[in-house]
Amino acid sequence: MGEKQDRRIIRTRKEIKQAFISLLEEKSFDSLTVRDLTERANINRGTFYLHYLDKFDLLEKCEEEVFSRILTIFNAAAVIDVLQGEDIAVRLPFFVRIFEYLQEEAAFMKVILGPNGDPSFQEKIRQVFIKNMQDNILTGFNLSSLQVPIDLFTTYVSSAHLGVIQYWLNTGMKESPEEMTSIIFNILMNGPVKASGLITMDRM
Amino acid sequence: MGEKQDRRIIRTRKEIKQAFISLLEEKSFDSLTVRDLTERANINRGTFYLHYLDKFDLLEKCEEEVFSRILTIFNAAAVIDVLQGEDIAVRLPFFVRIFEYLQEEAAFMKVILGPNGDPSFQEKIRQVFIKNMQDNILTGFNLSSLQVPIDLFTTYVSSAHLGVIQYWLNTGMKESPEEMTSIIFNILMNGPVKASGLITMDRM
DNA sequence: ATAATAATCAACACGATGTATATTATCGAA
DNA sequence: TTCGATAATATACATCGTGTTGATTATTAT
Repeated sequence: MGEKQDRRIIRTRKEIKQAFISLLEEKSFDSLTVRDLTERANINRGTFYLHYLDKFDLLEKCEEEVFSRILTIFNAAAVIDVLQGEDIAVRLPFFVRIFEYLQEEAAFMKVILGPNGDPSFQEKIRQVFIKNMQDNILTGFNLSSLQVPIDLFTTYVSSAHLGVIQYWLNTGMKESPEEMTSIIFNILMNGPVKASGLITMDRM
Repeated sequence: MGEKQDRRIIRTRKEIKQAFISLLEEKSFDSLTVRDLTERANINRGTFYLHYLDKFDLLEKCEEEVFSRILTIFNAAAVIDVLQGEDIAVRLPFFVRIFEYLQEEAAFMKVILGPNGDPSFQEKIRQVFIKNMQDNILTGFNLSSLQVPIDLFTTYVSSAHLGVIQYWLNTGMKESPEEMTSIIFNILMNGPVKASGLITMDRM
């Protein structure tokens, strides 16, 4: 299941994934069958089982790919001093890169975060957002001044951000990754932050 | 499928619903079968089909019940002047009642909004929140001062609120409905509102 | 050109589905 | 309490999707 050198393997998996996305645009994951999948992909049903254990395995593999990419982006960001630079999009390069990646994988992200999507994946992504917030953003604030439980605050913000991402994907991604980053962090910095009683450490 | 006078019908449907919730706490909706359902409910498999077309129909009926109750609460609120009174929980009675109802239906709400839940239902609930915001809250503001697209603002807030509700359900509902209303609206009024450029019409 | 291997095809047992029929148990109302 | 109505049961059935197997064909990399 590891190597992908052979053209036939690459081609088959690509068509399976395309059929998968295409089907998820129409029906729920529960109600789609391996038969549906292979018919749309124009491959033999048996061929599917040469690549995946079942449809759940396919979903998992697709999600895993996205998940590890997002983790990589956030981890790369951790070594950067996020508070340097003037423009918010420059100061928060990982968020710009997240939006760029979402744009790249828009077809899959749209269905997996959509009404026929997977709520457990949604939750996993949210947890990554929360971790990133704690590691790369909240470090610049005095947490002792919080008037709201920290978990409730991170839940609020991460849910809001995920919702905005869904909105962005569903409205055709008209704003650029830089614009989205600015919008989100403008609301974050001037909004829930003050509301929750957070006080910036010093600068700005 | 309409009348429920007969005790046997009431009893059977109640046990099916209980088994449904109980199973959703363990496994995903996709992977549970009608057989699972009827075994746990201690009824004959055929009996299930006397009440529901299939497991999807069961899910739909359960969701419909919750949905109409929430709609009723918001609609009742529409006739009240939400800006009267001093305390935020008094000024926004419909949100308190929403939390009260969620508490009442906690078992089902927890699973249906959880990792094994239904994202399409989640989205429907969010749309109701948005509608309520537009009808009962944003009427008190000058929308022309918005610096962010109105849809993006309502998406942000409704997603955040739904996230907080999920958090509340999953942490054992320690805060009272009144406390939750205060927390949410404190963040809303002092947070995203200012951030988005909203200006209050006059008072406060 | 050739050896390796991916994809196809046909067939299989298995389990869940949805339906139908006859029978039993329980209900509400007189 | 009785009795007609009907909900629940037990059983059987055809259908469909699943996951696997073995033999065959087609495509690949070298």
